[in-house]
Amino acid sequence: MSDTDSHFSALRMGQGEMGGSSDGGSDDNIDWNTEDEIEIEKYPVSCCSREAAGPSNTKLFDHFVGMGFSEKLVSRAINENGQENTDLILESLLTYAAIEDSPQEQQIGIVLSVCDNASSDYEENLLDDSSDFDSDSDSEGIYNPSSEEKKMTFLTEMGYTMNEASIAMERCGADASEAELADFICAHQMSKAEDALLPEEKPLPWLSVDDFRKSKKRKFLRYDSCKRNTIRDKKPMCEDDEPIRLPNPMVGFGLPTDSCSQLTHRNLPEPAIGPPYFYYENVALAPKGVWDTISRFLYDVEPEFVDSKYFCACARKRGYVHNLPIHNRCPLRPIPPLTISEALPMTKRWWPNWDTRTKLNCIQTCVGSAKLTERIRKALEDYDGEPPLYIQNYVLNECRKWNLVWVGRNKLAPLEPDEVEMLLGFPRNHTRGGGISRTDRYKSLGNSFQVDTVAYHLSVLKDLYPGGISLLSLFSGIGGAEVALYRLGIPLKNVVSVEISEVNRTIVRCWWDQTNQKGNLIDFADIQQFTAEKLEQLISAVGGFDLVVGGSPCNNLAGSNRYHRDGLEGKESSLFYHYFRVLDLVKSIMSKDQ
DNA sequence: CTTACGATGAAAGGATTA
DNA sequence: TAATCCTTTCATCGTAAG
Repeated sequence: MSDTDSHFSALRMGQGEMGGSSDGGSDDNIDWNTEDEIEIEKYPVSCCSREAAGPSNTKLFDHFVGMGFSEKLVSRAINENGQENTDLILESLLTYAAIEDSPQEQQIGIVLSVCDNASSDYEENLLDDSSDFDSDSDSEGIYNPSSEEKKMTFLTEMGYTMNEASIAMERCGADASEAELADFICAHQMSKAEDALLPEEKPLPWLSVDDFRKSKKRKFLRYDSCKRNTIRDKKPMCEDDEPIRLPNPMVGFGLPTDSCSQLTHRNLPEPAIGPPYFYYENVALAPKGVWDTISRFLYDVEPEFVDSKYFCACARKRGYVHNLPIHNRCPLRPIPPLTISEALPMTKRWWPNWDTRTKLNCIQTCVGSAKLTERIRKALEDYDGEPPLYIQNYVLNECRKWNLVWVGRNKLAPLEPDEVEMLLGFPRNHTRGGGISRTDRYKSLGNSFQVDTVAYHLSVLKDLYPGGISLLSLFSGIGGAEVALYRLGIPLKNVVSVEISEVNRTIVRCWWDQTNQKGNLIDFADIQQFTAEKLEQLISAVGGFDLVVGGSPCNNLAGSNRYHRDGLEGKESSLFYHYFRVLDLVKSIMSKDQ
């Protein structure tokens, strides 16, 4: 591939050239351009000026700086949006950010274009600090007009119409902040268009190049009139952009079992096409708008939603965004038991016929207590045969809530850790020993991949990389991706693993050692400290990554979270942006390197 | 310090019914 | 179509006991 900058973003490296110790790719020749000729689109940077004022909220400030945005932009975004709405701040950063060329600080600028100007030269816009990039004298700039114009521009750039913007400014007064104005419009739209959200049909899981371009324009350049019947999430999503809906049944691009309904081909948006391949995972049932944002960041790739109940005996509804081929997938062998009674034969004997479950619900991080099962036992032992309906309902509700299984007469129990390991496709005792407590095992397992499901998606790599792959594994956890690849028989040449939990790192390290891996495992703790320099060093040492996998924290997305289901901007779940940051760095470095 | 336990609902989607 | 019901959900926090 020619020297291509990442479409979605561009970044400047501190070091000019990277060590050229390798060819930057794998020894296998992967043809990344099988579909179409890749056209390199060059998006110009919108004009920006620098804000002098410093942030007043250092925590918020650090948060965004930690994501990789430059301090200058963060402080400006906070100044303009206030500190309340982190969504707006982030969108501002992403929409208006500019390249900062600061070698010492290794700052990363993320560029999102607001213009579709195919003829303009990207390089022209990569201006140095000394240029009018920082200048306030740029009369065409959108940041130095009067505050009213500024707000108007801001709102229209956010995807609102001029009409909406002016109404909002009228209603909210001259000194309303952009955030307030945006909220006003949002609320207004919500109230007037509550009903019309239901798209006739789920959008196709692929987009043609033209569709993609149009959607880009729609998303970032909307000055045209507002369409009726739209609703916006908190995100400044384009109004006619249909929100992503979950498929029913949740079978992704098709299951191994029914080959007739499988999709074997899709067109990826150009910027999504690798290298590297990437694979991102998170909970399917996230708050509204979250998957739209995730998809938008990950190069507009349509997520694939799959429930692992089609791959094993327990449910696990997850969304996956990846740029892998989807033809010639094959399931991991042996096929695991698909029902509770097959997976846990001992339970069959005690399973009452009024408990009609054949699949377990999602395995979570907490398990039912001994006290609970004792209460249930006492409630049941008063009855000889079938308990009355209300008892049945009580018991069944608890069973479903806590994933209890029958282990004796009137005796229910939560799954044992080794049973969870088996259900999720890990080797027995994968998480056992080495000073790891039972609670930690449940926690780590509950946060993990379902190996068979992931392996099915990754199976296409086997033919592509017969010599093995180099893997960048972010949020590795207990190594679900590594285990999946290993069980697929794909040699692991180099694995760079980033995982915050020491317990999990220990688990992966032990597994690595005891499976006699031939490759190298290098691990890091904190993705926030995983800098561009480190990555560059690794890439030049390892020769590029073939695959970047990661499932970022779901804490603030998961339905079980009563306290901080804050969406993508939540404390832990916002680490998603680091997945994007690192992936985009890899993309950029590798494209430069070629 | 660790571990176990109970209390803490909402949001979203699907299914059913009116 | 709209209202209603039903089900599911990679969790967190404070407390008590060891």
